Amino acid sequence: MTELNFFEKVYEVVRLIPEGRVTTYGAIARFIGSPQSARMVGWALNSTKQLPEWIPAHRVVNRNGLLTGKLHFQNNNTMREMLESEGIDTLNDKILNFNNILWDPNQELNLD
DNA sequence: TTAGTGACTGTAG
DNA sequence: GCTACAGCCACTA
Repeated sequence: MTELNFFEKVYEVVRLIPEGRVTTYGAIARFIGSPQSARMVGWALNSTKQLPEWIPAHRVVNRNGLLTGKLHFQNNNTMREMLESEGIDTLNDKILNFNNILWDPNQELNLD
């Protein structure tokens, strides 16, 4: 896992996100080692649409818990519906109890 | 090869 | 509290 690209690392982390939990672009970027490349994380997720493998991109939101990526899904409510189907409550495209269900790879996957 | 762009974030005023 | 700006890396034209 040292040969992985930035994109591939993003996919690896996103795939590890447990159901009913969410994480942020910044958390993923920080976990990879480029905290200021959070934009690339989002852009990498944009490419997941053309990947053969399923990536739970809907579990990745911005640091405010806002579903900023929903516009890139099939429908504007696809992301919200998938989150709600996993037990995640949203309001106006914003995740409720965001701090409670936040899954931070830096803590959950602490690789010392 | 260069320039533009993007699902973001942190800092400063 | 909100707004504005810079930084970061990979891909496309």
